[in-house]
Amino acid sequence: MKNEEIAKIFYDIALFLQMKDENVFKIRAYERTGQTIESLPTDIELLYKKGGIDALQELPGIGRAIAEKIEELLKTGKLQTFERLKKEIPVDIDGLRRVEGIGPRKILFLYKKLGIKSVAELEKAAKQGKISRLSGFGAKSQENILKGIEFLKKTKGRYLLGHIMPLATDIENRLKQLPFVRKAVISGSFRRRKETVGDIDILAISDKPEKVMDFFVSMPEVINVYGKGKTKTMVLLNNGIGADLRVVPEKSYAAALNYFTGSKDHNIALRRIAIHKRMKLSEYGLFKKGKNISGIDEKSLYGALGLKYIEPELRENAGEIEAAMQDKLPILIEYKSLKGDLQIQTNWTDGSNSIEEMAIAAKNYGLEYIAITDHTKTLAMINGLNEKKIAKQGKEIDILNKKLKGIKILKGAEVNILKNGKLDTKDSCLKELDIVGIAVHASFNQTKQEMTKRIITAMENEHVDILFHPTCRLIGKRPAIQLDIEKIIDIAKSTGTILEINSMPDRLDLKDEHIRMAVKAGVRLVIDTDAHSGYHFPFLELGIAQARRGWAEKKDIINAWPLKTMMKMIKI
DNA sequence: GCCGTTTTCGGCCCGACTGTTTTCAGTCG
Repeated sequence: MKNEEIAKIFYDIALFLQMKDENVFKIRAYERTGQTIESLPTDIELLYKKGGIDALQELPGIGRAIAEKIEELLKTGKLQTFERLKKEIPVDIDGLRRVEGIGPRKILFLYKKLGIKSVAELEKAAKQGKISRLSGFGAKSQENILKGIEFLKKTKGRYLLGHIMPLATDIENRLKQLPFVRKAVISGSFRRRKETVGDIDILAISDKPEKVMDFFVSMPEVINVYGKGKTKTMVLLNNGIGADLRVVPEKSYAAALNYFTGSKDHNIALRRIAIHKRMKLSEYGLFKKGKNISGIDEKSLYGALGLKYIEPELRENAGEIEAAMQDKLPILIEYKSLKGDLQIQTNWTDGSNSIEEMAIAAKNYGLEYIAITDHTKTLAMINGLNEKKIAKQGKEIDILNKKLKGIKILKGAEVNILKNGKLDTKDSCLKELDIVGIAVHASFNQTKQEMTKRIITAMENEHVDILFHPTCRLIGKRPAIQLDIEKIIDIAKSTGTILEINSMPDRLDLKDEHIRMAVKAGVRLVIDTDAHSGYHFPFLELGIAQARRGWAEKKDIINAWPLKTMMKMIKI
């Protein structure tokens, strides 16, 4: 069994225990186990094989009882305790929990009172007005449930880029390594690095298309083959996403790649230019008087159309073609070019790793500096830090900075913005920090006017450097807060506040159009991971993709610069 | 359920906010 499968089981047990109103510390013990296993650098199965149950008990937060449960899972593939709980409360926890405002206690209550087991049943009951009649619920709760379900439906069928990227890239690499495949590249919205993708479109060049297709359908992840031909094969992968493979001859490569990368609007605009120049553009090539003049790659294809090469992330027909005509395309911030990360949580609050472990992971990833920005005191549930603890953490950071070479740790915090715009941490404490980030964590439903005023009030604090995940959206889970983003950008400009591009796969916040607005206004940005584990640093690439889709250049991104330069770019 | 120079039991953690209560339960991350 994989670490993440085992971790998921412990997280699920924690949820069941929450339903049953178990002792909160017992619940936390199970949650902590999930977190520990999830962020383990080695295979837990291997650990167990080497050191047995004793090795499991060596792990932090894992004692006799839980170690025995892990052993049972590794030996039998099942856990009796878990199976019993599932049988006792047979509900779709994952689905129901995704409805905003629905947690474990309500799931159990709804199951007991109305027998609700799934989101579909919940929706039906809400529509029939059954929810509002329950004690503890009311008209507003019922309305919020329906709103939450509506929101879920809208995002159904799309997958987070960050979640499918590892598998998609792996398949791409497997195809590339085949001796009879000359080129293989994922196209579609994946190549444009959209936040979510509907399916994986792969383009390959080969003289032996049948062999490529045979390989493709026999991959272990394939659970269904929708269709298989010489040029196109469509399959369903075991994680629920569809994958299409197209094999084209080399001479069509440039045009095919361009066509399958999209976007549709971008392609239509390109075809119009071709027609204007008495050419014809299709997925087979760019033809002038019947002759394919597309060349060997997309650069030559764009060139033949009289355009500078347009990066995939810009291909939305949102001004990029005009810019390419006038040679005014941005020089986009490059992948792997970040020097630091200014939002990181540690095990002082809800992160999995210590400050030192995070610093070493960051260094190994190639960063030169990081800011530790644990949550502040009003997020009590996750042990948010008060002024005293922040000062104490600062001392630990001083010691680590002396000890560690090649990575500089900055002192920071993710300060909670209260409902009225006040910060929950004293100025005298913030003054001592290198990086003060602020963020909204509650009262997401304020009106646009209230919310904008709230955030502006917070931004106007002289110690504040960065507004973290400005719109607070969780893709597919929670809509963005109501915010006058233009006004926020204005205030960012006048106060020198940096706006964040959060790289977490389900956040990606700011989003592309807001980034573009900020860039245009001359407001600086920072690409952070919001890492809660040392494994999260690769998510920075998603943040860079987001920045690129927002037309951001190196000059716009403060952490693309070395520490000294970066510090000059923030408020003093 | 875990942990231990406070060491085998008692602490771990203790706030804001909503929507529903008429004094509080549940969610948030």
